[in-house]
Amino acid sequence: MWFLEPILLLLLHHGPAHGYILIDQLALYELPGLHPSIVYRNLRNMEAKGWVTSSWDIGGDQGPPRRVYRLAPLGDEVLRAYVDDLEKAQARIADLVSAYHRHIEEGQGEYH
Amino acid sequence: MWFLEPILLLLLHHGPAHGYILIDQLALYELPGLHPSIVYRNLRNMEAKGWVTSSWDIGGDQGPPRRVYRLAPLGDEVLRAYVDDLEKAQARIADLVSAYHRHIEEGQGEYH
DNA sequence: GCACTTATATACCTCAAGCATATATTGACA
DNA sequence: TGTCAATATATGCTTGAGGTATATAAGTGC
Repeated sequence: MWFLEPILLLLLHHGPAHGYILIDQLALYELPGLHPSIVYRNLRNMEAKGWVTSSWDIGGDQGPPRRVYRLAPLGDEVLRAYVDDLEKAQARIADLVSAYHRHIEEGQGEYH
Repeated sequence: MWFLEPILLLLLHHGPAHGYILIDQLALYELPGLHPSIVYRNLRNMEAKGWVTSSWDIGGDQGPPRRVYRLAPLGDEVLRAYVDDLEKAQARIADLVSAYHRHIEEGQGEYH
């Protein structure tokens, strides 16, 4: 999931949230069906790297206590770097896609 | 390297080539410094999956025989599917990037 | 024959994805 | 009050790919 970490950082850039909410919101970025354990593990890893911090939300309505994640200053920088990289990746993808279509139109495919 | 396979397929869509040439051409797509063994292993994997075929080029100028890779029909389909996926990925990246910039301009960051 | 260059392949380690499963807490309900 | 379901998070295990170093093969020139 080369796309998971930047999305999580972006969602947390919006404000603190706990894992379950983040998992729901991932669907908005066309990352559905992602197993919860993957998201939780990524969040813990991001905390270990100092990108986010977490604390227990004890006043829970129902269910067990929830861990609330917040963006750390380092995570803010990482997010910015991610956005830069993604913009470059976008340009590379555009190159590849247009090269492919150009080549198809010129009828030069079929090199089998 | 989520980007390596589609690039290799695209380069082979251009015509047959052996690994060493492909490694050089990868630099054009901003994938420099990639260790040759990674490219060779990917090519063998792609052959195992039936995306490309290979044969020995024995009339070599100097050095050992070179393996020439050709795009297989299946690889042609895979490339098309890759291009579709990359176009979708492009849209997702655009969403994320614009959401980030919008959020920054609204001055709503700094949720530490 | 020895070193050098070219070209490809293998060995080994680490790490993350993917999947299943475990754990903890609360509410509902008989 | 004991049990079941729902909520929320965490862990174990297997597989596969990336990264680095190193090995192998073949020709050239001295």
